[in-house]
Amino acid sequence: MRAEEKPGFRRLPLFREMMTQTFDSLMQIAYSQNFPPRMDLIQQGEYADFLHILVEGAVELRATWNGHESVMGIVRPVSTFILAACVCDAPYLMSARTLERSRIVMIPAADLRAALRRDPDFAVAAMRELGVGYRTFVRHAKNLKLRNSRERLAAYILQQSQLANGVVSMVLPMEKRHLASYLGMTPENLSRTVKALRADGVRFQGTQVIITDPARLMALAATDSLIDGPDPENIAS
Amino acid sequence: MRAEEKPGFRRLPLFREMMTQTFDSLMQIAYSQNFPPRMDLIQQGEYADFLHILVEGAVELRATWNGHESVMGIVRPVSTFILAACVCDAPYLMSARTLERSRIVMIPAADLRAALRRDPDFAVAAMRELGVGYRTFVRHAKNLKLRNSRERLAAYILQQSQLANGVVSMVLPMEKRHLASYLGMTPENLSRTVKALRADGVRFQGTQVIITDPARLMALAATDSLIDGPDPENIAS
DNA sequence: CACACTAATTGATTTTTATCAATTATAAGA
DNA sequence: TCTTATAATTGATAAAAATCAATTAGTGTG
Repeated sequence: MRAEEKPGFRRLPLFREMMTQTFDSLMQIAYSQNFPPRMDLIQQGEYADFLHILVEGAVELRATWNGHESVMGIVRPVSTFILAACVCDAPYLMSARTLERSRIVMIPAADLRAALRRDPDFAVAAMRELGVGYRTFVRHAKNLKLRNSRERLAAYILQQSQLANGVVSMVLPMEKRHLASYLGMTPENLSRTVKALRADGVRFQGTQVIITDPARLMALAATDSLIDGPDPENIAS
Repeated sequence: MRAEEKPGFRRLPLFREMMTQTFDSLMQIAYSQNFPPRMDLIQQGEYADFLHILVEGAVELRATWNGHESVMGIVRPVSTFILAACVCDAPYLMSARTLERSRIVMIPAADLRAALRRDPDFAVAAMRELGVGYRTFVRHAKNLKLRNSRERLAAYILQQSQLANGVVSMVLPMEKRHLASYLGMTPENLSRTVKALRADGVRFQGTQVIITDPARLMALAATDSLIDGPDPENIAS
């Protein structure tokens, strides 16, 4: 754990309000590590030894069953992952691997649980983090069940645009086959859907996406904050 | 809040380890209420005023978008629902309504948050509850993305059988069209899938389900604890 | 019991999505 | 730069699932 990183962590929502003593003792134990791209971090079914906090880079959450595989989510800094497995002391439901070179801080699950029991403010912050994760998956399930694949792709593009302050042009943050899997479709189907969306206000040029008619695209996606987010930031505590 | 109910609550995982003082003050504030079947409790998009704890009966979580609707989950006693919205102070992502006559205890969200901040053991128990909810939705999403509708139905039947200690005969706990929606299919599709499953070891007789060939059904469903549960019970704290 | 109402089923059809096979594009390494 | 490997696209087809329409079954009520 590099000393110069500590002040940055202290400012994260998860650590901001905890007691200095708890924070210092966790920082003593935690260690941060760099991982290369495409590095497996966690296998589904294993037990949680460490809470992972992604500080830099990107991590993909994947699930497999019976020879099938699916991208379940993308984690971006700064967020924890596998917090639920740590708290429940239960096996991971998903595997995790880096997409890019990533910096990850790891806290032993036992120490995490001890700190939670010792420091109510930390516990509340961790709950909020977990609550956000819960809501992310409710949204994912709603998206899958209520929208068809064209609508999901349209909503995804608008969501990405929103995250980048409403730009009309951007590059896809991952390979198309991964995006397809995340959106619950095959690469072939994504490819065709992309072409079909030209009539609805989007053009693709390689990995570049250009929204040519935002209004039209929004009409198709019927963007809804209860599916696409974001949650309102919690100003009050 | 009826006095004779208190000891029962005290034994619930959520309340078992909290301080007596916190428990008593919450019980002072909380009130329990009976609701008739098909009663709307919560509308998606509203803000969380009360944590709901289902003590008796059954509650359905539903989501709507753009004229479409889907059953996202069934809550059975004793569990909380909408804990995440309370903790995050964010709007509900799903609506809730009773399926049967239900007894529900309600705790004002502000008091809940105060109690969490005051009592670390309570916060840890609440986190665990939230963690279970998170994992439920990860499982739901995995089920939708990795299995087709026949496999989902087969897995559902086996799961219900398991919950009832491995019986080979049971009654569906909800209407078929609700089950269809929960499993992400149309009622017509469910009806046909039911018929198709006869070749795989299940018979339906009205609302009665009979597993005629468990091995065969399990081969089809490829039951997996990382999708179908259950989580191992957390004996240790 | 008859009535009305809703749920469930069935058949015919369309739409959506997946699969398979082949080709083209893109990127990384020698 | 050429080579090789992988990703993306395209076309043809099949499978899965949704939709629409009609009928049958089931439920609760007066």
